Amino acid sequence: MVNDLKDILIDNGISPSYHRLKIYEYLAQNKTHPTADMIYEEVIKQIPTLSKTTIYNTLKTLSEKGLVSSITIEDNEVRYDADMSFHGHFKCLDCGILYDIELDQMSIDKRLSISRKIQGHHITERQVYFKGICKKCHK
Amino acid sequence: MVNDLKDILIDNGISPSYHRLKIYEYLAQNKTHPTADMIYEEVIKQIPTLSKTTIYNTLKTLSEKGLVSSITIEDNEVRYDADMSFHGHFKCLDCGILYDIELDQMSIDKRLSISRKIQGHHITERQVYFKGICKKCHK
DNA sequence: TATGACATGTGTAATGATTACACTTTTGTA
DNA sequence: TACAAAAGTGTAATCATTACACATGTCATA
Repeated sequence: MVNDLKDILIDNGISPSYHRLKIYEYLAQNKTHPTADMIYEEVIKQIPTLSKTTIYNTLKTLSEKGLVSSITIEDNEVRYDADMSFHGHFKCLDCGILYDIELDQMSIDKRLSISRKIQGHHITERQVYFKGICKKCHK
Repeated sequence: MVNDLKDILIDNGISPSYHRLKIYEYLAQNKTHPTADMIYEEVIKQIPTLSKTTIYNTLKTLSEKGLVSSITIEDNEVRYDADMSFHGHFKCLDCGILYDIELDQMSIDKRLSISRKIQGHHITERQVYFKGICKKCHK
């Protein structure tokens, strides 16, 4: 598993330092869409000298190379996701959990996920998100 | 025009103070998706004593009452839009302009815009956005 | 018209995620 | 072993937003 991730880093032109590998590994194994701070709090358990700047630097690198997407829904936090398949998100305004939303179920046209252009503009990134109260909190 | 907007405020349970009316008027007449700061810089020309806190308070009120939507695409800025019809946005990473995107053209299923529930969660807000380089900047 | 209570607006200070930057450590190669 | 480049660290700065205490405006009633 870890070796797979290491190869993915190498294949994408990122030298697989221990820090980068652990951060990427955490994101690949936790589908919780953590913030930079959440990642820091967890990964520091394995790397006690870890700096928060390293978290930001690494996330920026992973993001630029297309291995991780940054999800901006609220202006006061960015969430990170190692699942690069096209899907949407639902954020519960009560508990804060970010759920994945399969957009196929919404019959979203394939064009939304694959088109490189829209109204003449060149697309590099796309997001679909919802906010509200989740199933659990609604009771 | 101004009277129409005044009525809209009243109909939505917002007492139409001069400040609120001017801020709402600015948003209704400018389709530029301004930030709080941009609104402040413009409206202060008409109300020299205007405070930025009033901008934030008013935007919060308008947003809560459903007269304005706040668009979060980048984590360091929130844009505001008085056009409450369902549409997407495209942000140019070069010039920063936010374009409206008609989602009908993308054959987005009507369900995306009207459904109240998704995977059991109760939806109160939805956004579709794209990032990239716009037509003008791409040359 | 005066009074008083509540709504609205102001200005400054605090917050907090992110970034800038200078310095330190690690890595890989000769 | 030495050295240059890459990677990581820690502190300080940034900046949009929010908190909060005080000031002003509004409006109903006496």
